[in-house]
Amino acid sequence: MNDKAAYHHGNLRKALLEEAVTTIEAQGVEALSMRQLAASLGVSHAAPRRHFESKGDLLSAIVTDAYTELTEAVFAHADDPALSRLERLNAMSRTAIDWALANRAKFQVMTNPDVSRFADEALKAALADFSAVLAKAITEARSDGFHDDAPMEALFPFLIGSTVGIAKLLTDPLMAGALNIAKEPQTGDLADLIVSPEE
Amino acid sequence: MNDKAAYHHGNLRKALLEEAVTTIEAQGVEALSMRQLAASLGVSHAAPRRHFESKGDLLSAIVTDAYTELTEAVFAHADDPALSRLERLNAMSRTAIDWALANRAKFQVMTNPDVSRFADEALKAALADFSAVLAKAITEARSDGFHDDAPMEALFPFLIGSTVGIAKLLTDPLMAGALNIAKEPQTGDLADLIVSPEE
DNA sequence: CTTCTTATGTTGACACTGACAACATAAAGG
DNA sequence: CCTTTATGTTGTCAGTGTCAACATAAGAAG
Repeated sequence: MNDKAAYHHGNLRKALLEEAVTTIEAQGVEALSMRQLAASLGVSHAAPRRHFESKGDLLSAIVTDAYTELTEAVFAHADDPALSRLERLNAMSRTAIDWALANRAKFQVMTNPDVSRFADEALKAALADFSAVLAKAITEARSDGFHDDAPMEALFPFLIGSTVGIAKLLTDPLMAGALNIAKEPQTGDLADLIVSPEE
Repeated sequence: MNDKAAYHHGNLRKALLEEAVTTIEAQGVEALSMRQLAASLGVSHAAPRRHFESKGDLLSAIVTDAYTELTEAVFAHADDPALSRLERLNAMSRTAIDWALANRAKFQVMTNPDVSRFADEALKAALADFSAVLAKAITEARSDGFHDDAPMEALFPFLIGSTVGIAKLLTDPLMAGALNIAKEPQTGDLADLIVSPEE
């Protein structure tokens, strides 16, 4: 549903999303300006409004796409028959961290509180999908010994929170710098601390 | 160094910081406007500039103060003789999560990537202090069995990342909502998952 | 092909913002 | 008292997000 291949400019919607991510990567979310975005695509300042009603809308769309990508990447390990249930959950956590490191700008927008505030329905749906994939994996791993003594309602925030937080730590230049994370740790080691792959 | 008790308005700097936190709590960081801030304190639009050179400066100051407060709260458990080393680290993690829940607006600004980008020296110093307190506690706990098989450079990001991420999850309305964290888990249970208090 | 409709892009405007410079006044210190 | 410094004000500027009115291209219908 994303390819309205034909319109005056080529495919402005897609171009806007890509250019926005590029800008954010270089200058941060706050520096993103709809007018500059339009200008750098050679289009008038109000053209983006045909595709995104507001700046928040554009950011929401970026995050929705990002969650879809992330869900896909993580889901690839959800049913791997070569892995135990614990190893699957471990792989999912590591994959999520790796994805964040490879897509810093998108991840940065995902964790931006101001975007959360204006989330639209599409974003909430994408997040719900992501959540469902993990909930299943956690439940399965739990029955194989993943903190089976801890209450279930704590397990979910722990797994997602740890994964998100570690990714945030590694991608935030201030934290990574000031906290003296000189040598970037192996993501495998980090995932092992969240979910030990052995029983 | 924070109490320049006498000036025209009373203590504008402090008033600005407090009013800013209040506004952020209600409307988010993006909605914060220097001019509105000035207006709501009954002061001309350029008055804040005598105390904060830019909007980023004000946010930086909020975060610096916040880290100082957080460090103090966490540090209270660093040498508690009634606790084992593992229990201390556990208490520090739980305290940090509790602090974030009790100071949502400040925590939100702390984890805002745009603030990180413009961090000044005072902020970096505050973060370094925070980091030092934790590094010591982690090293001690490790020698008492806290993941002593994992590489040290992974342990640090794991502990801070998990704590920050869980706090973020619980304080972000979008994540907490869409991830179906219906019943807020006990922070104690969460801290136990990060650092088991028993050997 | 012609005509109608819709999708997309443009122009112009508005209120608002952060930032700066020039000026004004209060406070403090000699 | 006078001078200096800290603090606040007024005026201005370029830039922003958003909206409404207009223009044009694309596609569908006849």
